[in-house]
Amino acid sequence: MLNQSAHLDRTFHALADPARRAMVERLSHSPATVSDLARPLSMSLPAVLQHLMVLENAGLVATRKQGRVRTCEIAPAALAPLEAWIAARRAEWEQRFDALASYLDGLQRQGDPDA
Amino acid sequence: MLNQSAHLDRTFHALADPARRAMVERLSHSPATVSDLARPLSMSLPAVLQHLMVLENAGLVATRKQGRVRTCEIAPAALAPLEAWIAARRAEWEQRFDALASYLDGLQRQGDPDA
DNA sequence: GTGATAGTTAGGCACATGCTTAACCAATCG
DNA sequence: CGATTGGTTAAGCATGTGCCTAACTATCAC
Repeated sequence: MLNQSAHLDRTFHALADPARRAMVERLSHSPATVSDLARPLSMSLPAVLQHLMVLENAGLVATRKQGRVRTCEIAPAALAPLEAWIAARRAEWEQRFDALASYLDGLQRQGDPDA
Repeated sequence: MLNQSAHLDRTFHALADPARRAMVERLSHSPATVSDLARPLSMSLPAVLQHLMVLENAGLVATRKQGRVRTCEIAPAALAPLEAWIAARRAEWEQRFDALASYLDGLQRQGDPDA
């Protein structure tokens, strides 16, 4: 749990690129090799490798090499902190919204005690 | 819904920075002025302005100026597409997991028809 | 062995990002 | 009015990002 912020940095950043999201989408469907990932991407293999490293570094993708083929698989757990962060924000602003609602409700009761 | 990808780019990128996340966290609690946002951030005001523009551009924050004070407020709806994207990925890999499970289940039934 | 295949490393270029300081504008205060 | 406060703009710099090509390594097929 320590240095959570750096992990959020890496994960949000990893997903802030359409090519990397496409790779994650592809891997959500099934594991794939590096060339599989590269084929639909209209960019050189080294570029794909770099994106892959970003994803791996963020913990979003796990890879292992057997023979001369590297197989990539998604690592779903890495998305949990993102969801947790977003959920925490929603909790905060909903709490604020509730507070406003009950404040307005209180005003209304004051102005109209018989309601 | 068109060019959804560019919006995901901007939103993920906006959140991939601790200062910007801190601003969003602050604003999830209550609206604030630019100086309010800057105070805890140990960086110059122009730097804060730039971060604020990134957040505004991603639709995460809305601001309006009255007199010489700019007030910033969070715009919760901008997070929905992120959650939708993450949920879609989970749906995909869970489906894959279910398929694997039923495949293994089928194998087991084949090997042990009386079970 | 030869050659093809899958991936990797190195170097470099163009542009984006994150920050700074200095100068500036505009609303308010006294 | 002049001074202060809150914010904005401009310019510049250091570093990071995303891509490329060229060269290389390691496996596999024959």
